[in-house]
Amino acid sequence: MTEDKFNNRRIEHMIADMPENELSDLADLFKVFGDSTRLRILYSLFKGEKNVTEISEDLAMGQSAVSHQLRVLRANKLVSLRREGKSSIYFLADDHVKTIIAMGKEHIEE
Amino acid sequence: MTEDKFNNRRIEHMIADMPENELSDLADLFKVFGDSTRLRILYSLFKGEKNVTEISEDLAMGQSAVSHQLRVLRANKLVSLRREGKSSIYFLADDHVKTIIAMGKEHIEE
DNA sequence: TATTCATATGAACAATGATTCATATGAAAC
DNA sequence: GTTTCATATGAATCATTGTTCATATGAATA
Repeated sequence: MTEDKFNNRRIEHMIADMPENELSDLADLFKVFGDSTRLRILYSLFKGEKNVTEISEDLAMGQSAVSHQLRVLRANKLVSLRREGKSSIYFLADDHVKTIIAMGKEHIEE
Repeated sequence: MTEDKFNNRRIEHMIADMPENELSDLADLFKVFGDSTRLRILYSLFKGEKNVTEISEDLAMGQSAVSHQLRVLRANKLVSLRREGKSSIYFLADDHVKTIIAMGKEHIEE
């Protein structure tokens, strides 16, 4: 944790220096967060790692739907998994997930 | 800017205390960021306030498409506008926009 | 090896959403 | 008041995408 990693000045530059073509990748990333099911999966994993069946039960959704969305989350490196016997144990990939969610939450609560 | 407003511990609580039903609102917010055109509009406004025609020219897109998307951004309080004669001058509504974009940028660059 | 359990995946379907076209509103200029 | 300029908006269209259903893969167990 560097101190004031996200102060205003740094952020200004961060964005100003962004090449236009990155915006498309950025939109793709936000698209991943822009789905209720995926967000609920991330929230569920925030509370602790789980296998697919457990996530399905937690969200009260079909296994297939959850599996499809986990695929998307994996492709965007928001979750990782490890195999244990027949199960795939999923967990949050890094701290950016938490930060991004917290930031969005800040906005809607203002 | 309060010091370490977004340190790990605070973020953990922020998310853990979030009621499930907020996730849907949060998804809606991210959905707004999850579109290339809207992100390009935000980026354009980041460089300075503009009227609709200027944004259209900057993005090389039709006025109608831009206007439709500005409506979405407005509805989500990401941009505001003031009237000047025949023009509507749009500008970023607050600093959350910048922070959220910077955060996403961090992730895809890791 | 056959069966069961856990997960992944492909195809089909339905819903959502971005863009375009046409038009409406509304303010300035003539 | 009429024409022009700037913006907003409704309807239609086309593309994208989330979910379901059916099935495949693959590991454990009998």
